[in-house]
Amino acid sequence: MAVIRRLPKYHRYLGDLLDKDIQRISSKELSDIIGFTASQIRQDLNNFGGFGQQGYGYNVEALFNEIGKILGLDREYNAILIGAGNLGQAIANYSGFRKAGFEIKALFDANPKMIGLKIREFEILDSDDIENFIKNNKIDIAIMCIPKNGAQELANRLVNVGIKGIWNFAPIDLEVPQQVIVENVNLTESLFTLSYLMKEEQ
Amino acid sequence: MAVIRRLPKYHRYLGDLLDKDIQRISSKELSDIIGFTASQIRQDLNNFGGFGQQGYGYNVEALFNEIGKILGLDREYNAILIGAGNLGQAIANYSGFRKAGFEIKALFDANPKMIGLKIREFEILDSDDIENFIKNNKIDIAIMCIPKNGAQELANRLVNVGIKGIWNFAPIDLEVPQQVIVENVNLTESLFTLSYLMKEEQ
DNA sequence: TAGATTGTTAATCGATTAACAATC
DNA sequence: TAGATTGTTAATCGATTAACAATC
Repeated sequence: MAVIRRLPKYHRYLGDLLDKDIQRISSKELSDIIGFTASQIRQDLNNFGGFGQQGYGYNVEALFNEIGKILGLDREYNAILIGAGNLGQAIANYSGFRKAGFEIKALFDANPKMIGLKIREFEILDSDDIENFIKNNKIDIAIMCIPKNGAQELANRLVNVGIKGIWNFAPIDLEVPQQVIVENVNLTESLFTLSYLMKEEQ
Repeated sequence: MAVIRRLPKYHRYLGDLLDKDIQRISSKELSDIIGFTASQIRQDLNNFGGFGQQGYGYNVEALFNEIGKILGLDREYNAILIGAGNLGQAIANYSGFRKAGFEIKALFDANPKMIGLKIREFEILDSDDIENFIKNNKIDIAIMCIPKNGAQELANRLVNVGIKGIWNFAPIDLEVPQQVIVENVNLTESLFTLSYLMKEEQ
């Protein structure tokens, strides 16, 4: 799991190198820019395959693509976003996710004042229609940008119609069957960690 | 560091227990709701002090307060937020941070179209004025909600006027002197991890 | 007092780093 | 071929779990 959390970072740095037209890189060079030890980089990559070549290093483009595949970025994902507040809109508006293959197909909100409003190309739909939409549109991922209250109930509904993954921004640990993947983004926990580390500095 | 990342979660669960007027809890009971082993909970807490009592367990309120202190939540922090787009506005509008002692004192943006607009109680200020504002308002934390481009330059400016902590939402690893604390929130890395784990399930 | 539960030590497990033979 | 650098094994380090004496 520690390795997995590093994979997106490898992917990002390799993408940067690709943008700079750099074609090969050694674990030592990558270590200098990414900050992990060269040994760890070689170990990490070798968990998934022998992508390098002795005496040469790694081909940047090939490695970028391999890591993309490992991360599951070689396919497209259909997503819906529930909770069209500021945070939800920020995520819906961010073009980077679509470029990476994650397409938000609809926005939902429970607030009658929000329903019908247009955000980018999307009209905000009624949360009551989530189940039907998921069934009819092959939705893989639900992005939950709602408050803590009601989050577990919503998760239950999503699970019931066969959602495979939940990207959860609500500050609660959702209980779902083990085959459903939940990835949490907890901003409060992140901020509190910052606060702890700032204290340590004194 | 592994322990530190768990502290905010202890804090959150203890807050929930407090809301339910639960006064005492054993490591075993906490284990059942939080999902860490009872042994790990006792180890974690003992890193910071003997907060429990044999035969009784832990006093929920006392432990909540102790962990709050450890996290540095027993004081107030002044923050500014740079980049008043959707994400920036979402963070500025979230009342939970203020309740925890993190007060956003001003919003900044580099886009002339944004400058002068009102978000909640705040008028969006010109990014050029960041340095003066930090100096005159005892700002501890800068929240960076800007794109990758320009993020390092902004960080340099913040460091130059003595910022102590940066909560960074830009998808880049900032280089700062070691006494400056950076906490990153990288949404793309989180999403890619979800995608990886969904693939694993197949 | 007896029962419960911590604090803490020891054992285990997993992750990181070091080292180097293999090989391009 | 010689030099460079990987893949991989072994050593180290740190984190988690188990066990139990201390004690409320």
